[in-house]
Amino acid sequence: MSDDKKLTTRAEDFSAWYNELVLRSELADYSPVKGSMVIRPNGYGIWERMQRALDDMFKESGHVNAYFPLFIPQSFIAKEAKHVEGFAPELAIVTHGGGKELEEPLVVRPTSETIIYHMYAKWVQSYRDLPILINQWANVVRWEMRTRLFLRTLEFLWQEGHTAHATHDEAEAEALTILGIYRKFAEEWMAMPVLTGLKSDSERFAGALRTYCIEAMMQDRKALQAGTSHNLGQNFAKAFDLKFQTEKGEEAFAWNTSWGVSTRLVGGLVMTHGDDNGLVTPPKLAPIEIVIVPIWKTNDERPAMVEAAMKLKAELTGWTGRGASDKLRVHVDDREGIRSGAKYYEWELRGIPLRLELGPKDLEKGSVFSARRDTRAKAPIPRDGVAEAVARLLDTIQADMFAAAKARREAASIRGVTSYDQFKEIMAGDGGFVYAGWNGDPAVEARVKEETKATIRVIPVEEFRSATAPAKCLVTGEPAKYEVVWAKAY
RNA sequence: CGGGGCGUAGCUUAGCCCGGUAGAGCGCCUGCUUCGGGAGCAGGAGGUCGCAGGUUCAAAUCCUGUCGCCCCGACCA
Repeated sequence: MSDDKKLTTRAEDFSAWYNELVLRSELADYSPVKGSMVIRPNGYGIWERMQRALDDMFKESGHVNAYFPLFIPQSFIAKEAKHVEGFAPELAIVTHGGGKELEEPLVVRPTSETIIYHMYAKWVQSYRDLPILINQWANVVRWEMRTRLFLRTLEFLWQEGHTAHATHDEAEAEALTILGIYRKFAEEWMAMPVLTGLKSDSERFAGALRTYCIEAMMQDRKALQAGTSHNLGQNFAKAFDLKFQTEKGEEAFAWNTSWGVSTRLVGGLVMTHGDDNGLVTPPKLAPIEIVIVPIWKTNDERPAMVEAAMKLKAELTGWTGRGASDKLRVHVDDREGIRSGAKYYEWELRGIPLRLELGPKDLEKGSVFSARRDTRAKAPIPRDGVAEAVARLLDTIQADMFAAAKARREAASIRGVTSYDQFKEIMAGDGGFVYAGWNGDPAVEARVKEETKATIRVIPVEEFRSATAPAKCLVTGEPAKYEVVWAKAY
């Protein structure tokens, strides 16, 4: 029972806590290439469930999947002025292939707008060819200077949707539809509350007209951009000659959107829900929802207890109360030679939402003993009707995790800040989401960033705005154009 | 790219100042006893001390160079 078995606590050093948790719960490991990482089965399992949930929502809303190549001609990136400006510094470029220098270097995609709209231009002639609603699951490479497991790595996995529409309004509606999907996913699957709204000009995607985002708060009161949805206007259509003939026979450029979320979400999940004992996974995203630990005192007892555990597992996985395609995900830990206490710690580190203990006493009493990961509350559950009770408990855990995360965010949200001095004090101290007025001037934003490291995370949609709108700009005292949310960000 | 730290067994590290047979804890393997919150005992496997030079009778230790990684900052999903 030495201290090296315990994680560094969040209060001691949040950053060290995060790194230790990711490594020790085997979500990921450092790879031999600086800044890139291996996503291990525990982490990939969560990503797979994220993918499935999102993919279902994309398909339900009329999108289809496709795959575009990893390599993009270097000249493509340069075709949209803002885009090249934004991405040039972080490109990985292939100059040689097959032992020869290439005539034109190939960029390893940092994002796929350019190659995709190049292809769309070939595919679209008429308004009848629109809209195109394509998503792809892919890896991208951005040569970041400072990396962090899941949050920022040289290569990461994501989905990127790219759509083309006949009108601005259609594209705008699409961008907002996706924003809604991202929000729903964050809240209902990740149990992670998010603010939705618009990015300021300086935080906007390189080449976009408008960038919408979902913005989450981590337990250290810093913000995490969890997903973005861009209305690209006609910027890329013009750069790639993506034109079509309208109903009236006129030639027009298409309107595009692009949107993405990445494996960064796994990091967001860790920092939203994790505690000093390790990961806490929301049940809906947990590859294993329930771990059964059979308990025995002597070797004589072992076969009977393992058998009872297997029977319990069969009953749980055979239950169809959640629908035939959504069985309870159950694992039995019947390893010998490891004490049950050690198993508890291990499964808690890994964030399994619910543990069921089954020992001779429980058999006798006709119950199983449950331990929630989120609250660590323990209670017996009657063996009769156990599947339904457990499923209900998992729903409760999912809902409670969301409520707890939301309560944390609200506790760290400060509204009605009108003095810049007070703002600086907050940012120098605990930080948090500060709601305040802004005159809309990028220079003000730049100054605040310089002086406090805080940036405008989001210009929130009405739902998240304060009851009374701030009248004045936090910094200049001029009339406020928007209420914005300031925070330090990952 | 600036600042800081670190490279010794799978992991965490002691030893380095002051050169002289490389040690511990965890983990791993075997056996016995254990088993309702991180087990105990006994035995065992595992190391070109990041790499390359140099100094020396002798280098993990001193010197020079080099590579890598982590953390903090500037830049970013």
